[in-house]
Amino acid sequence: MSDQEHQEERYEDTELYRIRHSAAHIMAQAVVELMPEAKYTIGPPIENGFYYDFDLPRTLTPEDLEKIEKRMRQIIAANHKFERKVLTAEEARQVFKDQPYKLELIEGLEQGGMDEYGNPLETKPEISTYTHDTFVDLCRGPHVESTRQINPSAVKLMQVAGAYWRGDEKNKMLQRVYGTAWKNATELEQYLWQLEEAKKRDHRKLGKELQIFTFDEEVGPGLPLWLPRGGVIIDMLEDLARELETKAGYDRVRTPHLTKEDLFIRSGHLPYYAESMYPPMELEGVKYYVKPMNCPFHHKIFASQPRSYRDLPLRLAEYGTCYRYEKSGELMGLMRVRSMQMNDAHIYTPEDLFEQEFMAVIGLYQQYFDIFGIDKFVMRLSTHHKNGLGKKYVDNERLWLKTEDMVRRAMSNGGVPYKEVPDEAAFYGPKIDVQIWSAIGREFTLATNQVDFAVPERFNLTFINREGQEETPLCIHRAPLSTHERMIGFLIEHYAGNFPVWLSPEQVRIIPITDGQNDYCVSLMKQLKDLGIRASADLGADRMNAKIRAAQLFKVPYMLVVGGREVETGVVSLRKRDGSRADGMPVSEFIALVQQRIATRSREL
RNA sequence: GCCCUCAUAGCUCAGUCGGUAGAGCACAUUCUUGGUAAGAAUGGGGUCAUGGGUUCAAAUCCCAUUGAGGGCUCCA
Repeated sequence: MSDQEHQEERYEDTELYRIRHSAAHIMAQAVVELMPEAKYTIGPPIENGFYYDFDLPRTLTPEDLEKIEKRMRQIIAANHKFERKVLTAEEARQVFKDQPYKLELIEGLEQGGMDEYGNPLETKPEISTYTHDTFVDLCRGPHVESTRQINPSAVKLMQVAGAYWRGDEKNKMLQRVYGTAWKNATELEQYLWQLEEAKKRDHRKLGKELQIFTFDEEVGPGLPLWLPRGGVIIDMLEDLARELETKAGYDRVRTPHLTKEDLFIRSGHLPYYAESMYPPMELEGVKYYVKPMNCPFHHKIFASQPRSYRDLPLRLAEYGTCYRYEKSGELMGLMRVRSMQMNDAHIYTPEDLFEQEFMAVIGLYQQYFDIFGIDKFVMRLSTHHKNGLGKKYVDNERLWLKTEDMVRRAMSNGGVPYKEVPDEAAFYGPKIDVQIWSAIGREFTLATNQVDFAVPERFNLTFINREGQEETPLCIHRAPLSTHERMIGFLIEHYAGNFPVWLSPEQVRIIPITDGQNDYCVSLMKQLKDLGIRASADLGADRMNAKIRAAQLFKVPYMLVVGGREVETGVVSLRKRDGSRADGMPVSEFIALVQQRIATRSREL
């Protein structure tokens, strides 16, 4: 994996990077010209474009963006050179004496401590500026040599957004202008076209069109309502999970949505994560909380009887519904919601079986990914950071290091490629997220897998080991199918609404050519339904062509067109969602086809 | 939570300069009985998100609230 990375040119070294970086400077010049009081901060290239953050006396309007963009083209056309200059901190302070944010950056550079985001740097950097036309910016580069190397018809400003100075919500909110820049107009158009295509596949749009879920203002933000078609998809996912988990030795349990405060004090959720929980309700002087996680309940089930090493690993699984108070601005379709049903399980294992159990979970992920046709994924191992001990993280550095090491060892022994992300662990242990991408390039963190060395102890969970002594088990939290919400949001985009047959809410739609075949269609539908196939018959007043179109738009995998000929000979004319046709197919043959697709959870039509 | 943008029929959207609403699809009825992505006619359907304000007059202008979207922050 690392070999590949070295072969690919780093983004920082590409021409596009220099173009975008330079476009950001040019944009800053245009903004400063428009509002001379502007304080400018940082403006890096990003994936597909660039941004620049400003502190401005007033809000930028869409009309301002047009003006800025126009002015940018003029600056580009004037062909100004980008000139680099190295200077001392004192000189730099002189140049940027009216730019408080730049002064703060210089401070950081001078101490050799911080980059523009306030993160520590390893080596003390040089202080340099880049100047083009009238605009001087504190910048390490690199840039194009002159503005003409930017294609003015391949640059476009996209939107204004808020962003905190140095990404810290305690700091001032700045105005961030996003732009995109490419080598030529064709590339820009291609990019804009991709954005349009992405919108068509967006799960929020398709979810509404295909009647999978809805939100209602009166129910509340982030609280999805699953429509009957969504309900079918949920049932199918649960069947799948039940099937594979049963084979893998899981036991299914069920737990309440509510619990007394005491449970979450013991688990550590209240001290660490009260902010993300719905506030308590008080009954007879006792506080109750709706659960943000299922684990404390499972721990109690573990504790409900004495455990022997012979009982372990104990794997408790539940599709438990949790509630988390996500901040209002963080909600997004099905991807970030406030009520979610998790494909949850907790595996209690002695330390010596950890690696085996951990790898079994990874194996389960891979089985799911095969079924859904997910071939690109990255395992991210999130570890703790010393500074967070006792705050974000349980204060036991020895166990942190030990567990993180166990996970690393398990993954490298098992040949699982992963990348490490420091300081993003769960409060009770290292976390392994599986990151995947939907067909429209949206990044999803779906599956998650956490190793908990802390909470079992808080719950006094023990088992009697071979030596007859009490021992505390490790707990693996895992959710390969994530939550129904996020998983189905992903699947909608992954399949663009064209669900494989086994997942399709409606598998077969029977379409009569005239109403003379209605009775036959109804009995055919009943026959299919009796076999557990999700079939419907469209007996409306529309013409056959319109019915086919409707079924097609609804992305029903199989349409059975039935006219006089079919009724007489007991066959159907099969039209698949992809437009292919098989006329004169015996009903039994069609049934065999559907049943095969369903039984094997085939991705084929 | 913060910044910006948006909210008109079930859906997608139009509505000019402030003069109390329109289209297509969907739905219902009727005609049509048809061979693989829209047959036709007629009809019903809107306190223009909610609450205030300005005005002779508000979908339109202003304020607040609610919800959504794009970001930031956060994401057990």
